[in-house]
Amino acid sequence: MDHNLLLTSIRKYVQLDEEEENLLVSYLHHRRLKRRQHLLAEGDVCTKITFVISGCLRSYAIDSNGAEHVLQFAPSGWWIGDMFSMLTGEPARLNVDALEESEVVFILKPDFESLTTRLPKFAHFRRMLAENAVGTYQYRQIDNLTLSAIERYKKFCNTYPSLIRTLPQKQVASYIGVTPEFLSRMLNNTMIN
Amino acid sequence: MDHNLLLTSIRKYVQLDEEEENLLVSYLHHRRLKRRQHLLAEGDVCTKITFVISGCLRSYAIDSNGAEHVLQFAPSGWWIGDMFSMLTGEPARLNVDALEESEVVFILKPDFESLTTRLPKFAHFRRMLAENAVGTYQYRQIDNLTLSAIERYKKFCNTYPSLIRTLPQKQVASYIGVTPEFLSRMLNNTMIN
DNA sequence: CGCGACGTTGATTTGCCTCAACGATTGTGG
DNA sequence: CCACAATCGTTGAGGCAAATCAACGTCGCG
Repeated sequence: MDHNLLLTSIRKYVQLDEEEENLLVSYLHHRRLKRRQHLLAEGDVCTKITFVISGCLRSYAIDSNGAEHVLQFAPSGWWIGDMFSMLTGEPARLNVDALEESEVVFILKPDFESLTTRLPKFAHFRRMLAENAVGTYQYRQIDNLTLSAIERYKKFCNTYPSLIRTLPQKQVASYIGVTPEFLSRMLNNTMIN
Repeated sequence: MDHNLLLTSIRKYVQLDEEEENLLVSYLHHRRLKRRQHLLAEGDVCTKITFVISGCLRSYAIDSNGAEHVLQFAPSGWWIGDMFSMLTGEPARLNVDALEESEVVFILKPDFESLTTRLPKFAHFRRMLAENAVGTYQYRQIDNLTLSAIERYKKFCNTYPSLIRTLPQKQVASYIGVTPEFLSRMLNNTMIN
């Protein structure tokens, strides 16, 4: 099976022995997604946490005009889900879907919880993941408050160079919080420097 | 001493026995802050995590024009710090200071780590705190992408009703990402509804 | 009292959006 | 294999939300 990416990803934080890794793997569900296929829809309760093996997913929300706004991209090796919904059991505000043909594994919430209580090392891993995410979201929030659209775009390019080559401009525009038209203009006019 | 607020706050998540609580308390540092006094300055490494007993702190960043942008308010009962800097040891991008006369306790990073390894229940608490924060930041990011300035203000009022009465308008404006002038206009003109 | 922080209001500017049209590319079904 | 639809990036014209700059009144405080 293709759980190697997940296991090596976890090994960067904690060393599970073989038995523990087997327990973890026994909880995994495998799934293929086609382009535009949804893994979570706004209004549903988020009952799983997903790890991307290949392809690329995104989480996004829809505003009152029907426009999509991307919160996060999850290329291979990343986790994705609606954390608030999963913690509280309330309906999700986020949608999660695939931007291209993708392969994911996911763990259902009850299994995730029992893994956490049975394997202290997994609990540790989970904490590291969450605290890292807090740091990242704090800084992203700051970027959005302090940087102009062009600067946000440049920062995105520096932070996720591989995504720039794969993603449609439209999606990047949505992530940095501008319209596709405006990003296009920025790249053609203003970027002469 | 005044560690009761901290202890009751932790008890909402995990039940520490007396010995464990004593260990925790033995790591606490107590400090009073005057208005405008800093607990962390951009460029320094964040070496502690702070819990607010009374008063109100904030974290903020400064943009290239010298303008301040508030990331978070921390009234009594809240935690505050620069998570990314604390995790990585890199210089902080955030400043933390007191908006009014305040009283805080903090735990130094090494003590925080040893508490976490020695008390599994504390590790659990720490994880809950982080995962909650992730959920909150995800939704705040979505709010900033999908809501207009007026809507963000109303949401702030609903979410933090007590802060509205205490904070200068200026600080709220900075938090929701508009200038003080524009917030003032919104409240006087547009708010006729 | 005088100074600094705050809120307000006016005039002007600007960064970004909206709407609309068009060409290029991709994918898809007949 | 071609025709058509869908998606995407681009460009233009016009509009609006929010910023900027500046001036002024008020309040609390050293």
